[in-house]
Amino acid sequence: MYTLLIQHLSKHISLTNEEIILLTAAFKPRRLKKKEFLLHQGEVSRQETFVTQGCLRAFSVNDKGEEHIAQFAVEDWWVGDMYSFLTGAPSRLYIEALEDCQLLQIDRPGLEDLYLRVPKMERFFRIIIQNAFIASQNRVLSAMSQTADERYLAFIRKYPNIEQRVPLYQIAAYLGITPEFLSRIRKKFQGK
Amino acid sequence: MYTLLIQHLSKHISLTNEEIILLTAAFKPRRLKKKEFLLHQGEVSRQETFVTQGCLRAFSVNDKGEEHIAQFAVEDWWVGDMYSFLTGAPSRLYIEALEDCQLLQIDRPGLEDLYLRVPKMERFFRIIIQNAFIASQNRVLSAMSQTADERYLAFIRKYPNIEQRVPLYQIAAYLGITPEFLSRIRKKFQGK
DNA sequence: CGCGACGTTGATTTGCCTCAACGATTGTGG
DNA sequence: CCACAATCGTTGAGGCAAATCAACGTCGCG
Repeated sequence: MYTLLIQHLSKHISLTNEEIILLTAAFKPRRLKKKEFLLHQGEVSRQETFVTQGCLRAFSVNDKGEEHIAQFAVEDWWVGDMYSFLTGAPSRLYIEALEDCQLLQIDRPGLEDLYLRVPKMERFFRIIIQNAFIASQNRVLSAMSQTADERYLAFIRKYPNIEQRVPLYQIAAYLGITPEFLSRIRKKFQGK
Repeated sequence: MYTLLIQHLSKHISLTNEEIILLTAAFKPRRLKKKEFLLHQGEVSRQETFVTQGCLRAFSVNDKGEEHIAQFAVEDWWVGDMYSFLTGAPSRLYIEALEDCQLLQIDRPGLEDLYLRVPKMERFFRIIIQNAFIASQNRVLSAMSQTADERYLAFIRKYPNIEQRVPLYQIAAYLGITPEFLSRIRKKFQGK
């Protein structure tokens, strides 16, 4: 249960056994069933969440009622509205389980306490925030300068196997195109 | 020269006179002439920059040779490749002056030193990073879910008066459309 | 079995691009 | 200070990428 998290952290920082014990105490396990919500738009996000099993989507609904998917999260990814978590502002995202999920969560006091006991975690979360920022910048560029075909191919490279787990119309909502059009693109590329 | 920076900081954190003195010592003034570059793609960004006068653009060039503008920066804004600055990775951006500029800059050692002497600056820069992240997320949504008309109207609300300072084709590169098409949009909305 | 959720396909429309030509400004060197 | 060249913005015609609307097929599931 915690081993995936420890492996994940170890990619960026090195941990002693003692620190691993502190870490496992700081993160609380949680289960979520398919179609349950981790967060609703307008709520304040009180936890950051690491996914150890399952798949979720973070999406917003604009004033025209259209859903746009900010992020898919599968095993070994983080999910949450970081801005809301850090500032206490109401979240602009919904986060919903697309499969039954196993999660590990830490809340704000838990994180502050962890920073005191394992200071290198500050470094880790700064890296996470930076990566989220970069990923977002890259998506701006890709949305502006690539065709739907190119974005689709980049998507299946970034999220391999996710096509088998997530319905097509959700992927379309991530790519910013209609399900019909994604269906045609997929047909064109089937068998690569 | 420094008063704009102090006013800017004071919006987020409160400063004593002593801290203001430390701050003005930490930031170094710099001038840049129109068409000069603050940063080239591939370089490591060694400074974060606050604009006290003038206007710049941060843009990237993709493999098709197209320019895309990540950000305009005018008085009272920050500009730089934060990712490169924080990680030491080569920058993916060019930053170029669109007018003669007056800037205030701080480098990495200067910032670390400032954090020690004025710890509340940590809080300030965390807020700046978060805001940059949020702005980027909003641009993803707007690029995916809005028409060019809507993005144009949102743009002139976000950057009032900038139309008088920046050529149309640069604004088109920011919005992700062709100059010709922006010209038609503008015609449609002239006189609001 | 029958219903709802999901994916596909066709016909049509529209938002935006491309290419090309032409004014209006700006600026620069002689 | 003028002449000429860049630079920039506008306009028109035509084309393509992607949306829309509508119909139908298929599967999983209560």
